Amino acid sequence: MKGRDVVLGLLMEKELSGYDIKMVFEEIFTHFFDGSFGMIYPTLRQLEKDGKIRKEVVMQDGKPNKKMFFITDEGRKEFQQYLQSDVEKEVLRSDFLMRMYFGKYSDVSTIQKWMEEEIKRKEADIEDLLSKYETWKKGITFEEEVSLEIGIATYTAEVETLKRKLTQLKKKDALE
Amino acid sequence: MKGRDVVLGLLMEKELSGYDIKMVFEEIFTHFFDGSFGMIYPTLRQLEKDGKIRKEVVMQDGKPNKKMFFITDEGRKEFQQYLQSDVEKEVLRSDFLMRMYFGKYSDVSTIQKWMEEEIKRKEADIEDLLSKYETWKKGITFEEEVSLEIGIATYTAEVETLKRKLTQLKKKDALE
DNA sequence: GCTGACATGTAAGCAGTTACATGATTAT
DNA sequence: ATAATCATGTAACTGCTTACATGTCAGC
Repeated sequence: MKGRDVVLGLLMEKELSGYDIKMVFEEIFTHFFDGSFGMIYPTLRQLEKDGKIRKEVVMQDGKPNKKMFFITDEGRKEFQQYLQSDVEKEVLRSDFLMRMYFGKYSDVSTIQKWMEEEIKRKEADIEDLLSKYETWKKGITFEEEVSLEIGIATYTAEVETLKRKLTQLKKKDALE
Repeated sequence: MKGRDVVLGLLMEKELSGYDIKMVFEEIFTHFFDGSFGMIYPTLRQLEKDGKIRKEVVMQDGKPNKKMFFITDEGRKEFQQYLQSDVEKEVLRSDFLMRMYFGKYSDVSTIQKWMEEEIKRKEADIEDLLSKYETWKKGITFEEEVSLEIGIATYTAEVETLKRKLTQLKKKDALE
């Protein structure tokens, strides 16, 4: 799965501008995908050159003009090909878990601070996903629901584990 | 957190060869970090050039010679600097969750297959983490325990969610 | 006049990956 | 012989990020 596949996938439903795409990345994909403007605009340009999408300039009032991109039949074909490829293994890169692994080179108060920060980050993520769930509840597809519920469940499990371990750490620290 | 920081971190404890480092990446960091030989060897070369590590060639019998790398005081300093930097937000890139989101462009049997495959992958990951837990139990540090338990808890939560949603999907499918 | 949301883009660089290339040694 | 494990490396490429650059329009 590349940025290109995701951009095509979003255009499958309706035409979007580069800016719109960035908004979707931030609102919906935050917990399992990321993409910057520096990736989006060059990708759109390349897709247009390849005949996978076409452009229409739309005048707006009250806002600057935008360039809307529509997927072509060629583009739909490419997206279907992506869906037929093997599912890639998920990639996680966690600085927090790495620091846990290297914990012996830090002191207990630092470890504790990192764990508390991670709990806060993840609790905020859970809040965010729950509010999305509430907002979309009506129109949501089964599969979108799966992606949301997995996010909520895994973050919740992480927070619970962290809170349990934090209590252990504090007990251990008080004894010494 | 870059590959460079992780390599230095591993050398904090004891000297290792490039090959040894790769083995650690595969055995211990699998679920939150990845690094190839193509990253490891150039990184070691650069670290040596920068005076952060030094090399010693070790003859082995029964095996090819290896180049062992030792961290220097300069190197320890750089690693401590990494530990003092802000914890980076974790990055997840999941092709599986993306396909869930784009589920409406696939059929139910494909979605079901993807979910079943993901359950299998994650169950294998859980088994793997549990066996590591058993193997290391005695010598494990508190922080290593945290990183293992988070892995086990989050994967378990994902598998449970997927199984629940899969049951829902099958019921829904049977009704239609 | 300035801030903030909306909007588009480029260029340089980075942190890797992928594919290739080589070779020792042991076990089958 | 030949596969498997151990071992080291390079070169080309890629898919992005970061920083920069520019501009519109609304509301305060």
